[in-house]
Amino acid sequence: MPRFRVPEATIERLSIYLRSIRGLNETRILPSQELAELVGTSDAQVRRDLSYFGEFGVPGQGYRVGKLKEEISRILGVDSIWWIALVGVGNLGAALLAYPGFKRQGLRIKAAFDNDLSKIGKIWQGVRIQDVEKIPEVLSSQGIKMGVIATPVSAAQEVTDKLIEGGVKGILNFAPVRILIPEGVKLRNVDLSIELSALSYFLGNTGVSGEAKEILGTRQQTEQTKKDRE
Amino acid sequence: MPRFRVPEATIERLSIYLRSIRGLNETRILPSQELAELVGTSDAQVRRDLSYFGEFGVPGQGYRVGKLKEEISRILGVDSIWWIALVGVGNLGAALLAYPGFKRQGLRIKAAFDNDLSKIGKIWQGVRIQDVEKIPEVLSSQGIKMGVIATPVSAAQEVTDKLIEGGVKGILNFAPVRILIPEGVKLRNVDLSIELSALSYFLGNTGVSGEAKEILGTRQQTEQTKKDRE
DNA sequence: TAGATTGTTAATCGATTAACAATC
DNA sequence: TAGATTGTTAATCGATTAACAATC
Repeated sequence: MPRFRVPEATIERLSIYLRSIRGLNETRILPSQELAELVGTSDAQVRRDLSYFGEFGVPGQGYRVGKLKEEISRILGVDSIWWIALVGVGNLGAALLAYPGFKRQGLRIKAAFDNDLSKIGKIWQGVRIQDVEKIPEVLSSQGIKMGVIATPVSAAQEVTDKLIEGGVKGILNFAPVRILIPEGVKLRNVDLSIELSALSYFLGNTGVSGEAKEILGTRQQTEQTKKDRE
Repeated sequence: MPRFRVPEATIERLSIYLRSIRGLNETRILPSQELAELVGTSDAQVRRDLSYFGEFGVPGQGYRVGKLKEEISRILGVDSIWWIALVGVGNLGAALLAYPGFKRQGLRIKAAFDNDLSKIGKIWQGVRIQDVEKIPEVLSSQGIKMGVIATPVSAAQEVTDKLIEGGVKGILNFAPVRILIPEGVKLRNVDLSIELSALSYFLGNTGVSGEAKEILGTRQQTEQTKKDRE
């Protein structure tokens, strides 16, 4: 359990640390400096992030990879299996059903829902698509606590309410709309056009066509320069 | 052009402001307070965000919706059309090709690439899929400056290098791996399993199965309580 | 003018970075 | 022990919030 309030950015980095050391030998001892290089941050940041949760390192040596994997997995809760409900099996939803990255983190889409009669009853990726109306009962009976929303904007709030009725405590929302949730439920949003708009901003107004196109200056920032690779 | 250094979070919020006022009457005058409520932030935050780029409001009144749309679109660069190259037309790539949210922001996938011979030459969503080997030449000749990577991890860096060779200045990466880019190129990453891992953390270790499952405490935070809706 | 809300300055809050004593 | 790196404290940096003079 954390000693102090943990920044959300720390949680995201923990996930990246885990991803980065997955392939390494369990017995290897990795200094914060090396882990930092792998993920593109500083050694101080790595130590600070880990120290929220305990003392995992060996002073003078570094962090044992096996121990690190174990501890981070435990902290994030990905050492156990998470059952997930997916709502909306359109193009994006179907892609999420097939997404191979989830399994590795103990994430399993166990129930899928849609309101399209031509889809209901079909089985995709081993998961049977059910009527959205059944969300509350299916989730309650299966104890599913996490939901993913991949519906159109128009259905997102309604579907959210059903997920919460079914006992969901965490929601990942892909619909580009603000959804409201009661206290005690955690929401994360992924909005693809916000991502691309942000890129658009950093590129300056150099898009094609359109009218007056002032260059907004060169604010491009770089994650890491190619030089660092050498 | 911005007066000071603009936080990345401000850019993301601008995009949300724009999304929120899209349906409103152009002549309506919206106080920062009301816009803040729409998007779930504070009035001070709204004014601060906008003030980086000029004085768009009318003291004593608020912000004219039409003016706001115009200015934010211009700031973000979504008043012109952005041509985008998509690399990797698997499940996720195909979903992105079909994604309806892009068009609204002036984002057009104009070229798609894959290395799968059975896909090359086919047309999906009106876009012909071409060989990844052709990325540099196609992008140069068409002047495409933005790329989306939806390939497996194993291909992500190679494909990045080709995009950059073709003159791309902004990349949205869905592959769950760190990719390296030269200075002057802007990268954003969307990692779906990081999103779900973060949810997992906030839910505490209440996933099913697995061994020792300590509850990490109740750190759940809420975007907005349901009460606010009333 | 009186009332309201902007744009901005100053204060606060929170996260990152630097530095170093403690530790293997 | 000498050398190296952790864990943490203090300093810095940056973003958010509060407050209010300027403005319509």
